[in-house]
Amino acid sequence: MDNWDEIRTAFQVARLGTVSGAADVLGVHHATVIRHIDSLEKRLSAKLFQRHARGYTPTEAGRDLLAVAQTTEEQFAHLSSRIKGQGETVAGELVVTSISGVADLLTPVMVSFQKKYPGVMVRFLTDMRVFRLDYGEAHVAIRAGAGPEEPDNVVQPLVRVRTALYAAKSYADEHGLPTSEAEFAGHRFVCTDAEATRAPFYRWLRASVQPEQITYAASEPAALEAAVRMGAGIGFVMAFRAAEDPDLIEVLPARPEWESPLRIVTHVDLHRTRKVQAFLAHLKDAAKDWKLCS
Amino acid sequence: MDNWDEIRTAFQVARLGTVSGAADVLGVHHATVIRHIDSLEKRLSAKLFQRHARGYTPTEAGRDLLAVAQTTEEQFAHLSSRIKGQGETVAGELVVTSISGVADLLTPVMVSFQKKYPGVMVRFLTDMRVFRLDYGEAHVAIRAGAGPEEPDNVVQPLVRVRTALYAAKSYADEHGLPTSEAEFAGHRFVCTDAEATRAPFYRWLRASVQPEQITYAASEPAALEAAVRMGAGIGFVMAFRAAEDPDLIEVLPARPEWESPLRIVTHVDLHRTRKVQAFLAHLKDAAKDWKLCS
DNA sequence: TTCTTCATGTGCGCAATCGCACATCGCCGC
DNA sequence: GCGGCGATGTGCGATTGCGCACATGAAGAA
Repeated sequence: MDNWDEIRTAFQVARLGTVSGAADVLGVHHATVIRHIDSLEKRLSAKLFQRHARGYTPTEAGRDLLAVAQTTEEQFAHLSSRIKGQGETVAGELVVTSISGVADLLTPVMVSFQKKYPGVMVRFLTDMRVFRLDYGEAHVAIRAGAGPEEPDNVVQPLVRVRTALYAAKSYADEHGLPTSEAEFAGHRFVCTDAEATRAPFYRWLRASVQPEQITYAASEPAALEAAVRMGAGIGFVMAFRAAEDPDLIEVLPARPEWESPLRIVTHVDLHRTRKVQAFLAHLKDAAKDWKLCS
Repeated sequence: MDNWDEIRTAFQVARLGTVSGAADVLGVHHATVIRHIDSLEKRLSAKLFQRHARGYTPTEAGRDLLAVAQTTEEQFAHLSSRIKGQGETVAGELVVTSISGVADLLTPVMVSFQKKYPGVMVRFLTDMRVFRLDYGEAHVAIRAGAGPEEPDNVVQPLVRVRTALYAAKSYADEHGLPTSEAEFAGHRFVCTDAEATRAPFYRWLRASVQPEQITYAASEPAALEAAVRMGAGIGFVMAFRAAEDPDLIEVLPARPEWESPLRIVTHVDLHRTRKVQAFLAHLKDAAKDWKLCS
């Protein structure tokens, strides 16, 4: 049953009873309507209408088509208004993805956003792999550093996350603590396993210490932070997270060049929708209260 | 929401995830698919798909369309098979119309036909006005005499109904009975009110008796027959009906030139369907047992 | 009856739409 | 790393399908 337009034409003819009336409603010439009906009947090899000079009377098959197409037209009308309206309303699914390090920072934002717009279903994804916005995997992504600029993505800076060198109390008791970069010799460090990391503080760390001083490496940021807390060595921890842990001692204070900029990334097609705009406004508003740089 | 074909195209893209795949299924060029999607999105002023090199990923609106169009396609497929199949099966409505005089002759035929094909819903219409087959008002019409030959109608002879002159016993007691045409003088006759009747026996009656001898006229055949039964005068009654009434006395026996041929009339479009053919076969088979001419 | 109106049906010329070709871009495998 | 493959996207020529005009027929009104 290909060619749905012919079904639509036949529907209007069955509904109105005349070819001319259907042509008016459809905005086409009545000859077109006749051709559509002829084509449809030929393909179905069945008569849909009794033709006479006063119009077209639907046969049993035509009345059957009328009933089916009636509901179809209503379904399509509802669909159309839903789609046209959904760009204007803040409802439906909102998929946000971020690096796992800032998940607990974002979660209260997501929750309050959902409370503000009860029609929204929030999906907050944090995974090792980078979700691709151009595949429609997420509406909004929160990313760190100066990542690759993909086309069709609109990027906005969010905040700069302050990072400093910390050590656990247990590490200090065992090895002491350097008071400056010059006293690093003989100390152990925790660093990411990825050689090609773009994080500025890890690049600084690799440049500042001997390779054999890096005695603990991991690929997952959460695992690195846990290693520092447990005394595996001196390592970088985000300042706002370290502040919550009295067991961590600041070895070197945060430096501007270590700061990692958080970026909001959205796909250009979705960026203009009210739903995304509402979330971006909500997110930026919440970020004003974050004390990451103080 | 005009242009249902574009919805169908978008549906296949949403279902398969690629423009090329949808083009294959639809049997069109992939450029056409792209144009349909672009046109539809422009009219809805909303994105239905995220475009990327590996295909089209449906957005929320696209998934909504997918769900709606999925059921639509199923509905249309069912509709198509119903319409294609209904020409081959004996089911659905069967509308038969006839002159009222033979209604009780036809009714047992209709009932046995319905019992033979339980899927059939029989509508048996008898009305003063002639139902028009070309308006789709009936599948089969049983008509009397040599009516006007309408185009697109296929006409088949059914039986010849024998008609004779009868009088009620009460009329005979009061006025006596003529034994031949020559003794008609002084008798009263019952005739149709219609001047332009085509019934051969009524034309014969008007030619054979003086106008003032026709003392009772009616337009409805059943009323004429009732008038004869009640003694209003001598009149024509179908032989098979008079045989059931012992109160009626045959005045003149049936003549071949009085016989009224019953015709089966069907519209050419419906004549070929199995449902109509099955009914015609059933009707002719039943007519063989009728004793109208003996 | 005759005229008017409103419907279907058809030939013809044109335009919107389709198919083809090619360009381009990512991804996968060698 | 790089070449092939399969996807999207675009310009151009061909064709399907459209609108127009007119013929035709039936029903209702004067």
